Amino acid sequence: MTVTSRNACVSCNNKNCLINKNLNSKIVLRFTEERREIRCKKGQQFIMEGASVTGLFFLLSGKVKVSRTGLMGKEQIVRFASEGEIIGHRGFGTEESYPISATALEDCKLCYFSKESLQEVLRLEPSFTYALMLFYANELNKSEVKVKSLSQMTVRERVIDTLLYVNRKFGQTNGYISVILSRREYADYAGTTEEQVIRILSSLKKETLIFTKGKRIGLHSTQALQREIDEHNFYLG
DNA sequence: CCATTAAGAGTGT
DNA sequence: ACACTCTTAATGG
Repeated sequence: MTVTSRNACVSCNNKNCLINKNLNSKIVLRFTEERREIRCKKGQQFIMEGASVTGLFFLLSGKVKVSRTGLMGKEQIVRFASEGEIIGHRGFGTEESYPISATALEDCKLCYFSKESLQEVLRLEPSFTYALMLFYANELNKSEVKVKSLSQMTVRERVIDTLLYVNRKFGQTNGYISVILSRREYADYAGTTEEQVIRILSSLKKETLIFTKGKRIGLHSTQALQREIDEHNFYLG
């Protein structure tokens, strides 16, 4: 990991970034001078579960998986992150160690802010604090929806749900989902096993709902896939 | 560039 | 879940 120090927030065009949206504030602007840029290679883990919290990351470019060690050491992928997203935010508040690990799925650039400087700006700038609070509320909602999907959906539905989620998050290039994940990683997100994912993907392929090429997966009809999950939601109310 | 090897996909039991 | 084959990606000369 190489670390450089430079304030590039003013010239940064990442509109998804919470800091970028609040640069009109003088306090936030001064805070951005505390930024450290970190480069991270594919496969590298930059947050380790259980490590003490030193700060928080904003993803400038690249893709990241956020995971947690579940029961019996099985990896559970909590979410994926793309450009502009906050990583490591759950370590704030009363926690003193990160509850999750974060690993680069491809080469990444990360913006890092220390816990101290972040806490200062949160105390001084209510509009920024409010924006972060909205973000937290939204994250909580998403995690509740995920609990529901894990507990009430069938394995097949969870795999479809995972495909749609990853597709929504990263989009497509040449018809294929724009991120390369192993079947194992799909399984770790869907809360199932690699074999189950492989089998369900081959059924979906036979039903011409998806197509694959190596690790790449393309969706023929997101509507048709979505429909299968919607029916489920209908019966649940 | 090609050959060897390692990693991951896919299938049957 | 395990064992196996086949395919693709990574490595090194």
